[in-house]
Amino acid sequence: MLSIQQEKNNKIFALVDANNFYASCEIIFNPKLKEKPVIVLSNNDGCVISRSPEAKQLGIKMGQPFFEIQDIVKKHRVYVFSSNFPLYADMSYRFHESLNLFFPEIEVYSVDESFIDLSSLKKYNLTSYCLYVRNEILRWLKIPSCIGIGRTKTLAKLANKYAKQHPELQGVFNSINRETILLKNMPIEEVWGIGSKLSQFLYKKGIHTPYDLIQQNDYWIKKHLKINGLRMVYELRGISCYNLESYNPQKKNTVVSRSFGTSISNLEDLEKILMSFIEKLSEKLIKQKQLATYLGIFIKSNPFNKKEPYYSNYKIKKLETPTNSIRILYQNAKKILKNIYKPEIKYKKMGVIALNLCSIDSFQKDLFDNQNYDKEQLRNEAILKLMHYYNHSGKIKIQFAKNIQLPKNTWFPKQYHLSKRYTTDINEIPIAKI
DNA sequence: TCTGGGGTCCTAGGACCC
DNA sequence: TCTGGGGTCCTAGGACCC
Repeated sequence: MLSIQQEKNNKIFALVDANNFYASCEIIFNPKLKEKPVIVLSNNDGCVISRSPEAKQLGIKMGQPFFEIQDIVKKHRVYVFSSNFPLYADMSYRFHESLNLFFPEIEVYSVDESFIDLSSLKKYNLTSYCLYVRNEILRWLKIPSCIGIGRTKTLAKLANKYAKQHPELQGVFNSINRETILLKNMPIEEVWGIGSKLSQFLYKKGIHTPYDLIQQNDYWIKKHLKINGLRMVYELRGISCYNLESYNPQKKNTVVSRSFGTSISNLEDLEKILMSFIEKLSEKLIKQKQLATYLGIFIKSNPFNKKEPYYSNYKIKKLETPTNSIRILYQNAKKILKNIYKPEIKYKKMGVIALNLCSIDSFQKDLFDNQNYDKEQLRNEAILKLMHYYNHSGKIKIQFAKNIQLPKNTWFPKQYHLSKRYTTDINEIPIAKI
């Protein structure tokens, strides 16, 4: 039997998605960039993660390595920015807060996307209301967006992409009563849940559009696309399997990882970097009020370097007791790293992962030796405060073992094109000239 | 020369126990 | 000594998302 929970009610969902969000954020604070090619780079200035429409027209691809487009950048005077996440996070907050004013219930799905349950607004003209909202957001925040409307979240998402591809719609596509147009005209890889591997597979089977896909029988779909694939197909057929999730779910895992500016082979150097990763990880867990039950480490060499053999390894370890203590996490992390480290490899990336997180509150209730736990907790917070104070004072560095210095700063990610923190740092607020 | 980071969910194989 | 089945936990890894 296929066990899928289906929603029988006639629901209506919308997906609001900002256009080229990061690039749009940069343009807001630099009006002279309007209608110019603008791109935002990933950490390490590695590849392109956001492009203004003008940059797209120059043929710059999403995810393209920056070094490959140097010529285009120079020739067409493309404005280049390193990613400025504090700025984007703040604009993201404003974006979602604005949506909250127009709709009864929203689910913040990502930094620049929200799902909306429109079921209670059925009696209104949803298309014109969404057009109005879209234009108000543009007027207030200067952030362009598109809205897709559909009977399920998957259809709303697809309708949103359709709106993006058809400028004549002015940013809103309502797929209700027009589902066939949507399903027959969008390529299969645009469906939420179909990535590169699945779309390759489906093309080979002669399935090119969502319309082709929903003709297949359920057993074939479950066999090849697994249970989530079947849910996706139900959603494309207009049977809702996913509801709005308006609560804020607890995280299950938390990662800190970075690529190195230059590769590193030496174990001691890796351990020093590991220490700084664990510091960040512990801070994140404390902020989330969570404890890790497992700790994982991964290291990899440069996968693009054809001259050297590629090496990548990942190991996880169960912790004796759930913790967010920087001291205990580091002790375990060092052991795991030794286990997967090979001296002859030039490492390019490392990461630490806290897995199977549980909340501090529920854990403490069950714990017998609460006192010991509290001591470790207090100790940890004191250590972190000290490290934070000194490490950000710029004078000296406090770390765990003796005589540690980070390896010559060589590994620090590159950020040559950073914009200012216009909205989150008082010293960098834009000044209006009168 | 230079190719991101942080998440989720699902599956499968091996170890281990009864 | 050989031959099992079934359940659970652990671990690794793949695919997807933004």
